[in-house]
Amino acid sequence: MGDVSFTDRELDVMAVLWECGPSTVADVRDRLTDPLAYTTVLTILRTLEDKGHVGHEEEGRAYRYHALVEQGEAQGSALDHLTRKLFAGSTELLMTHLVADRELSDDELARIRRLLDERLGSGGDT
Amino acid sequence: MGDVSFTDRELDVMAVLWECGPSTVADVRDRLTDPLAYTTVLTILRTLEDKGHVGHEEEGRAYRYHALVEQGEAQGSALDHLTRKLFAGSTELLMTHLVADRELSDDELARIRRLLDERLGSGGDT
DNA sequence: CGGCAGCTACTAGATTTATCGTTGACGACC
DNA sequence: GGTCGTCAACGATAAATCTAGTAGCTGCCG
Repeated sequence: MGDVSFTDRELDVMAVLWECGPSTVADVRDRLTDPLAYTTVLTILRTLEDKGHVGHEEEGRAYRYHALVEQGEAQGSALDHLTRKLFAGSTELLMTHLVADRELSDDELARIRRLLDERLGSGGDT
Repeated sequence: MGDVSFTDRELDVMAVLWECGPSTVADVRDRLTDPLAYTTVLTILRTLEDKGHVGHEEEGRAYRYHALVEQGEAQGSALDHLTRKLFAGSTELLMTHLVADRELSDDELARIRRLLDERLGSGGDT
């Protein structure tokens, strides 16, 4: 349950690995929206590997990198951090903010409520 | 609607200003959980002032610093960022993650559901 | 009046982040 | 065999961050 945290750029790269699966440096570079030099991408990948967040295997001449942490873990970690830093540790406050200030369609709101219903077991609403 | 983003340390300081209101450097320093040198706190405050996130007024020979951005704005901005970077821009995904993975008491879940209900106007649940 | 205490301004170093250029290895291709 | 493109390694630079020391001002206590 180590603390997984990423810089913005690192997240861009991780996003590719999560979405596209194991990829070579060139693959990642192609998928990034910002145009970065090959070496830049490689450096980021190496940094991530140093930190233990990705691994690689040789494939022919190239390396194929893969994520070692799951996206869900990163999401949870980031939410944890945010909750502590900006919402006084209260997940409820955070959700309140989301529900109150966000533009959410009725559909989305309804789906989320259904989720809550399931979580609550049944109408224990009194 | 400028993009308000803070470093971790800056957030620690902003948290004090938001919670305690306008404060002197010494005030902030006392409230911080991590023990930082007086000058360190001052430097952070000055950085924040450079960025336009806080302002100050002279008070005797000291300065009293106050937040220029509201906490809600910072919260929204951070959530925005997180949503884009880690949840593919989907607030719904984020909330799903929260509801599914978090330890939330039934009470909290119920309160959030009530909020959703209000937001939905009425039982448009079909 | 003299010095201490508290304050801000200025400066500075260490670390992290972000981005690349260059280099040398290695195959592919002519 | 020589040239060219691709690849990882290494090193380099610039900016941001984090932390703090020193200097200089000012008012208060004795």
